[in-house]
Amino acid sequence: MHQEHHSSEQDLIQNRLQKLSHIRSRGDEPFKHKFERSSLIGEARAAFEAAEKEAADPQEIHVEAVLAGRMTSFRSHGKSAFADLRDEGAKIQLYFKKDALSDGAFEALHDLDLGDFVGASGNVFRTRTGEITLHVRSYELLTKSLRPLPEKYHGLSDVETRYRQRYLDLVANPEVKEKFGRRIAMISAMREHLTARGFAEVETPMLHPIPGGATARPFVTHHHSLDQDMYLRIAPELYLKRLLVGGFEKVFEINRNFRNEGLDSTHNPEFTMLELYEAYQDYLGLMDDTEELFVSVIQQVLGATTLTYQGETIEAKRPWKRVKLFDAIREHAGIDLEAVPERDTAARLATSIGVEIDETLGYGKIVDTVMSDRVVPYLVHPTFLYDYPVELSPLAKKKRGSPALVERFQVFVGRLELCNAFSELNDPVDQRERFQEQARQREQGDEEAQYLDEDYLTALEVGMPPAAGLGIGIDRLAMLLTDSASIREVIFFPQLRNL
RNA sequence: GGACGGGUAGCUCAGGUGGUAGAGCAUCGGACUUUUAAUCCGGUGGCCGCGGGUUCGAGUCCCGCCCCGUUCACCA
Repeated sequence: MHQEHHSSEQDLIQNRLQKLSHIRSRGDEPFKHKFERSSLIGEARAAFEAAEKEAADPQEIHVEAVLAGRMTSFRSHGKSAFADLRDEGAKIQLYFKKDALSDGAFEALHDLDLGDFVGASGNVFRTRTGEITLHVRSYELLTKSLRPLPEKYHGLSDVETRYRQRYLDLVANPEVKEKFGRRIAMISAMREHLTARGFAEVETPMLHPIPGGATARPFVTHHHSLDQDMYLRIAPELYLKRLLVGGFEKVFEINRNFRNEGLDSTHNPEFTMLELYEAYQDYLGLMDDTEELFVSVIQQVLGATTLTYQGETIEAKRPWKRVKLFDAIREHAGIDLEAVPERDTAARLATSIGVEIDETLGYGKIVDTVMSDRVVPYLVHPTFLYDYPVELSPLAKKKRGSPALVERFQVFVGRLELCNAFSELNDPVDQRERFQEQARQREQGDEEAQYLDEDYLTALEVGMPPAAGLGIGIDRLAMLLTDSASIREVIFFPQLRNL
């Protein structure tokens, strides 16, 4: 036997359901199919302001509008009432006056609730307190809302509810919608930038028979009719490069990657990457293009190249600083890891400056650890680090004249790693050796070491033109451009534990 | 996984040393025909995250668990 307990939330819902049946009993439909608006609220406001400028006498202004939106506030004054109506772009006040409405319409306002979608027509005017207002002649309920919205003044601040019920967050907190609007503008600016430069946007598989293109643990799933395990992709890289083999010269993809790793303020298990590949280009040329892309997007989204991130001012004007990785380590950590390419000596050197080095770390990962601990914390203003040790980058081409290095760079802004790029390895013999080295690391227990992809090697044997490739973490860039401390603030529905 | 902070009405939050659970907003009733965090009067609304324990008595003390956040570690 379940005990019946009355929560007040249920009472609030019951109350709205009663209004709903009351509306139906008058023959009205509380969930309409369609509503013809004359304009958006923002457009109506603009039209009114324009008319105001032209008219000598406010009495001459006649701006009619039929508007729709969600009712977010209601102030009743006896025989008149005010409400706020919000559509996607703007808000306008509604003014209901008993005399100006048809019989019974004013009384029927009683069946409306905050959160209802309403359509209203009338003429626009300005109240004596200066608020642009629609003087309503007729209105109709478009959708009944059955649950109460968060409070109007404080909004919704409970972080968990904000993430789990993002729709409430978006309704209650206007700045949240602005933040996502900025992310949307950013992605759109990137598309335009690349499309204008002759890049083709393509789509490659999300389900991979062999996970590749990055060092990360994949999610595993199973295809039933093929009776075959599949992996959610950790990167599109190997497929995009197959397209270069096939004759595409400039391609990019903006899509989701999935990595089965820990989640924190900069990692979500599924995240969005831009990857692009350009034939006949190398990493130095791509560095210029990357800088141009970033600055153009920042300029377009923010209208400036100066930005504030977590209390620090960042100057993103070109040119951006470029430092060789080993020079940056010399500068900030005070040790020369380039001079000691041998694993144990490098480990001792790193330990000598207080960086903890695990027994199992190889040379490449030692360099990576020192970089993360001792260099990245200084990288507030945009900085390119380039020329990485070959061990860390099994898909990158070796640097001309320096076989211990690869032609690779990363960009850091606000201490966030924003991208990773390199001259693409297209020598199938070298690539096979690198895969075999990864396989050895896997045998030694490195779950993230890359798999050998025989079909990819076949493609390289057919021949891939010289090329450079770039990957940008879209969510990280969105964090930077929206001054967000957590990646969850720029992902509509971030991953949370099931309740 | 460790440490710290949090979980009380639909929302935002109070609740010294244990003693019948509060406010504002929302909601319901009343007044008000240019208000805007409208105002004024009155009312409803609570498995105090979940489960044990101590106690005459637990929102409060003890133990375990769940969820969220911050941070460290792990992982890259």
